[in-house]
Amino acid sequence: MDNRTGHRIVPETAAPRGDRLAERHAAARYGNRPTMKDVAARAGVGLKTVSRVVNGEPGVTADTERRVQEAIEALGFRRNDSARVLRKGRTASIGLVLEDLADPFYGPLSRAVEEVARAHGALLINGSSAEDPDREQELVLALCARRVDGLVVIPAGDDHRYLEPELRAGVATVFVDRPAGQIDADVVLSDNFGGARDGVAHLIAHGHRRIGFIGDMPRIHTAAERLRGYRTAMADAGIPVTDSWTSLGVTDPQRVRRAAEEMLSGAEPVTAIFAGNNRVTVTVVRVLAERSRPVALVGFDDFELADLLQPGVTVVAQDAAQLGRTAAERLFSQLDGTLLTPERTELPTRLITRGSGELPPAD
Amino acid sequence: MDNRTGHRIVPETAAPRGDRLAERHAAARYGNRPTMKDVAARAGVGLKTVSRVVNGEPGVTADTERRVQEAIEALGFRRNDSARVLRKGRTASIGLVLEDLADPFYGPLSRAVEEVARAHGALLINGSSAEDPDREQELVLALCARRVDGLVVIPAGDDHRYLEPELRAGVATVFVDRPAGQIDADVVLSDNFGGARDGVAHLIAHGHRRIGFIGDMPRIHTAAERLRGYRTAMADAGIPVTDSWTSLGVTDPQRVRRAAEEMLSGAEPVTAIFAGNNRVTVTVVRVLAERSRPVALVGFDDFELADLLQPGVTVVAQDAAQLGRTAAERLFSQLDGTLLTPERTELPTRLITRGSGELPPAD
DNA sequence: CTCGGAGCTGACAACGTTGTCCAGGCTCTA
DNA sequence: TAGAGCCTGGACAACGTTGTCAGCTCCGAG
Repeated sequence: MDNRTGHRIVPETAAPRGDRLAERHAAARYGNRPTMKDVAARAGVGLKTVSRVVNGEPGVTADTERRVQEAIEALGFRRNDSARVLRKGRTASIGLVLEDLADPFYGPLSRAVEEVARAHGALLINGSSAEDPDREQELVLALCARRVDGLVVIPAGDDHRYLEPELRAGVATVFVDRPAGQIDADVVLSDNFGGARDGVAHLIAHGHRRIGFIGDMPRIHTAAERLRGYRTAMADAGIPVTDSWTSLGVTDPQRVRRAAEEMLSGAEPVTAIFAGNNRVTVTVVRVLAERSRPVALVGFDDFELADLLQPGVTVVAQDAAQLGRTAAERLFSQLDGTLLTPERTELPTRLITRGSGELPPAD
Repeated sequence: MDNRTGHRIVPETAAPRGDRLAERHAAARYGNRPTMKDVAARAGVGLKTVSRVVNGEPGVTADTERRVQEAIEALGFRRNDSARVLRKGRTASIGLVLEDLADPFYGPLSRAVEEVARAHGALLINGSSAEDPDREQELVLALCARRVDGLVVIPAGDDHRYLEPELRAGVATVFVDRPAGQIDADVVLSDNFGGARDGVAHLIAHGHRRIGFIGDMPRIHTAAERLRGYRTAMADAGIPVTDSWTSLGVTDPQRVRRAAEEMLSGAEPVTAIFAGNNRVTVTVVRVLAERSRPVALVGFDDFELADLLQPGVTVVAQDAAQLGRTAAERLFSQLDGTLLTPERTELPTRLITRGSGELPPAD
């Protein structure tokens, strides 16, 4: 008996019973937020009138409005958006799932998405997948459970069929940086292939023939595309590629370092390195800084201070902010109903020469 | 008559009526998500049984559970968390308001907060204030309207009395990096004063007496504290400070550049500069790189590649991730009820010597 | 003086979920 | 075999808001 009604009478009686305590606490802390009903009572008006004032709807006398405002002020009322969402269907929030906020590449991207969201009156809910497909799915579904109006996803996995019910239900979705797997969805990418190809061609144009490539796992779309760009540039120049010149799936600094050192020594040492992403580039810069023989370097992704190093680091730059902005704008186009069929948008990259990519081969 | 049921039958009839159209649109897109009722109907069970299965509550036969799971699968049902929140009171989400996600200092901080939130099963909703107090307030209140369980705020403004109703209602709140204004709240800071004092003392120990300071507006707490550290170190060493050696409120690269150039020329040029934050430091590095006469430099905040520059940049480092982690943990302590009185936590800074701060004065 | 209309206001249902409580069927024991 | 007790399932209210609709008052025109 006591057990059955325990939950209800808890706020009054002070009988902490095991894990009910936390709950009791919550009730005590959250239960007492004023609602529109409270405001209405205090202002001596109807519930709906409060709603009208809060939402700036017309049809309220100046005097009534003032009374309501005063009650709101006095009680510290804030509209409960959960209830509002439940009623209206729209949440005015969008979800962003990215790989790692601590990566400097994603800061500006995230910021750009937020700016666009803000311009459309939406809040941003975000999370990091840490490059783990399961975690990505967990996050995305959690966001869907919140009924976000739309999703911007930098995918970690390569199978997104779990999103089918959401797409059918009309959740706007845009993938960024990497394409969606197994489903037809909007996607905004950089021209990874073209950028890498041009970067490698740049090295070839400066006389290099033995060029190394250090990149991420080819299961990551961007990494695969950049590798393809490297191979294409080499093939276009008629240069056969030796296996020992390419190192894939290498991410942590230790292994990048070893990979770089290996291709710089041996029988046929490379005279130039193409680095597949900013983290690799930075590590390679460190390795090269320790060596006396100059080695040319072009990196994919720009990074701060690249120009201040000696020599400045030549990079294939992609515009992270523009990626984010484009994706977010497509998202809101979907929500407006403007955009109906999924499209693939590819943004150009830009080669920025700063010195390291223009070093001649030191044979 | 038609009017009454109009909202309901909208998906079928195609009778757009003025601004109903948008609503109709929304209804068409969002209205048709399956609910527990739908699942129950399909599985041939009661509504509450579905709820039980979805929430893993006991008291459901294996067979019934299977039938429900199949229905969920078939319909692509996802629980609507808005309704859940409305019912339960807790949202399992926390808000993070920071200054600018594109600033590399905030990436790791944000990431750390997210990790802690995740460990507690909470989602993170975030937004940038862009250093604008009004925008900060707007964001914070929007988050409160979503009924976030707690708030981590990097304040832009210096008056947070608008949060009083929320605090009273039990919204857990922690301020990071800068203290709250006009209210008594938890706050996690770096030892800005001590760090700056030690950094300047380091320069003095290496023989400098004419030391410049370039920092942000003193209305920003961190900037004021760092300035105080600079002044204290100078005073402790018995060095009178000339006005022209300190430049405040300077943020954009152009003006930092001019400020640096001014203190480096003139009758009493400085032989060393203390830079008040990472953005200033980077700009000063650029200015110094153009000069032949070596000038010592210590910067507040570490940044990537500081060690690779020539010379390496000596910095007073604060641990952004640790700030975020500490703040988030305090937040959840508040939510657990473990933590009851607001406290001020100050994290130590660390001087990292890399060369630029050990240059002797070139008189 | 009455009637119609316009402008305000409030009662009520509904949004999708969860907590409470009750009913019915089962097992187990005396 | 009857009764007690347990297990499973469902009906119902409530969370706080908004859309709908009806009622009220007040004004001016007829």
